Amino acid sequence: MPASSPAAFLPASLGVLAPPEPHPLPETSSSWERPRATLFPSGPCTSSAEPVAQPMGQGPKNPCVSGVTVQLEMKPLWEEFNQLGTEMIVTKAGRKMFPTFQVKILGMDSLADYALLMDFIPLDDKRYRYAFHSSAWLVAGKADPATPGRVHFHPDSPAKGAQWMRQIVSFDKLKLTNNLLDDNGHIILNSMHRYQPRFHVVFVDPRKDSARYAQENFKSFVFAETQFTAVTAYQNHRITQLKIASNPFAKGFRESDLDSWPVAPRHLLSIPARSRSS
Amino acid sequence: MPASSPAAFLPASLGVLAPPEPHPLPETSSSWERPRATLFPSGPCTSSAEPVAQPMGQGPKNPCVSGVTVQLEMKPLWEEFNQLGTEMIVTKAGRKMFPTFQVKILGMDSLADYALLMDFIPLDDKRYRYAFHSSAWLVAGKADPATPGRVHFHPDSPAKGAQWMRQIVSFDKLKLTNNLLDDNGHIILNSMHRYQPRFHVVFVDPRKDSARYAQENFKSFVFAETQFTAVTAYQNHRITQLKIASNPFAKGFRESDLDSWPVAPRHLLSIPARSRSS
DNA sequence: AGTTTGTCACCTAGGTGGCAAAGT
DNA sequence: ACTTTGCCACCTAGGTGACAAACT
Repeated sequence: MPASSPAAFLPASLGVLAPPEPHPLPETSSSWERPRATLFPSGPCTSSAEPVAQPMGQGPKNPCVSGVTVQLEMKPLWEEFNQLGTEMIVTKAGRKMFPTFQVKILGMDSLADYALLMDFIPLDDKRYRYAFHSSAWLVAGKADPATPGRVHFHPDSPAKGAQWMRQIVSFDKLKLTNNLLDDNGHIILNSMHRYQPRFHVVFVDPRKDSARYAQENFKSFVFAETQFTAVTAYQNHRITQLKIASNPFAKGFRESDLDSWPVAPRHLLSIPARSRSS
Repeated sequence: MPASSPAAFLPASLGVLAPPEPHPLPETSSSWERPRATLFPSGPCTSSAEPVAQPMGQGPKNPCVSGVTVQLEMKPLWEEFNQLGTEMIVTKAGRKMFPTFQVKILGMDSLADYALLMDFIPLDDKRYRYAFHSSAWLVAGKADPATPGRVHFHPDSPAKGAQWMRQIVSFDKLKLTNNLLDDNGHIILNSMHRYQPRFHVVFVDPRKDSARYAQENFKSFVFAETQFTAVTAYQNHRITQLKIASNPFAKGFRESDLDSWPVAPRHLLSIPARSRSS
């Protein structure tokens, strides 16, 4: 199943997932849009306890989800970023997150079906800008109109609990975009705004009237250390350096430790022109 | 779900898939081994009719599978290879097939669950060798002991009929190996032997005693134009040339049409030595 | 002035057949 | 004599931040 495709196997189980919105969502109608119902309890995002994440305060749960616990992978790396103020690039085509959101899951019913998904909620209703001279984020006004509230289903959804618990679950297909008209099912965010990723475990209820139990059949998890500011270009140079140091795909930008070679900027060392075909 | 992992969702539904074996399988016990039961009708592989594949002669079927039909994609390419005598490389690490086995599926129940899988049966009990002077395959004796009869589940299995029918189903994760001790769930074949790929559609029966209906819940398809000889190195030079001409990953071996440049063998034109790190 | 976009060099990751060497 | 193996150059495919130009 492709990521973020309409979840035919989840009959309206997710209407309950709509987050507290600082202001109303714009009206759109893509198939990735999140339903508007706001039955979910509002309030600030709970920080996770150690070493296992704490679910958000929620009502009575189906035994298939009530015992589920989740551990964030690469937690030390996330904390290192969070300490500097994590930034995530958003592009028109969609950009992967780094670090990738990955979790280890415990306590599922091995034989039951679950869908796993993520969404992103605004951490506040502010717009920010970065003051380079003071190396600090400043409030730059009220938030821009909220983006369409999409969700990203893990592409392996639905699958048995045994399958999800077998190994680390990685949301490495998830991409972030600032394109409000995005057609690829990517998560749409406002640049220069702060967000909190959320992780949801949904029990796929085999009962005919499963929609009635939607509220009881899912459990949500929030890791405060994964919050970030969406940007179109990195603002904090220390974030850039940590990305380069820790992301294998950015290895090309690493200096060979103390060696000051190459001396000239890389673009002056290589062939400058390239024929523009088609 | 990873390719070829044990199909927990298919309670013994596949014991019926064991093919007619020219001689007994060696006793092994990998989790990818195919059960030995040979309830399946024996006989030569049926050639497919046009334009939709013909299933193998089988007994009464569950309505969920009885109406399923399958079209082979890239049929002209398969036929071009088959005319020359298709060869598929097998390696210790596992090699993808080219062309890739891809099908378009019709007639599933949109709301029912299906698993799709492939296996490979010996076309005869012979071993072959290639006579370069006459450019022909010759019988070189009786077949080597049969390899463990593994199956390859399409990694998206199980999924709804609607999902499978939405677009072309591609078995591009399937790999062939000649390593009898393979640990990666790849399909094990004997080099210099001829094989016939088979494609199976299995309805995932929700009934508790689904094992009793296994025989009725699947439908198998054979495309004669996809048969091939397993090899560790290409024998027929025309097969090599057709692979190079049609596989994008072999583009590096294409000559620029009539241009005779480069004049020297490529390994003489490039830097000969390479530092062997670690 | 601040933010966004498009292009680029430079990586990771992995699929090709060629080829020399090893194996049988 | 025939077959297999391991390594290699050369691709495809796509994920990085840098940077100049464009946008607002």
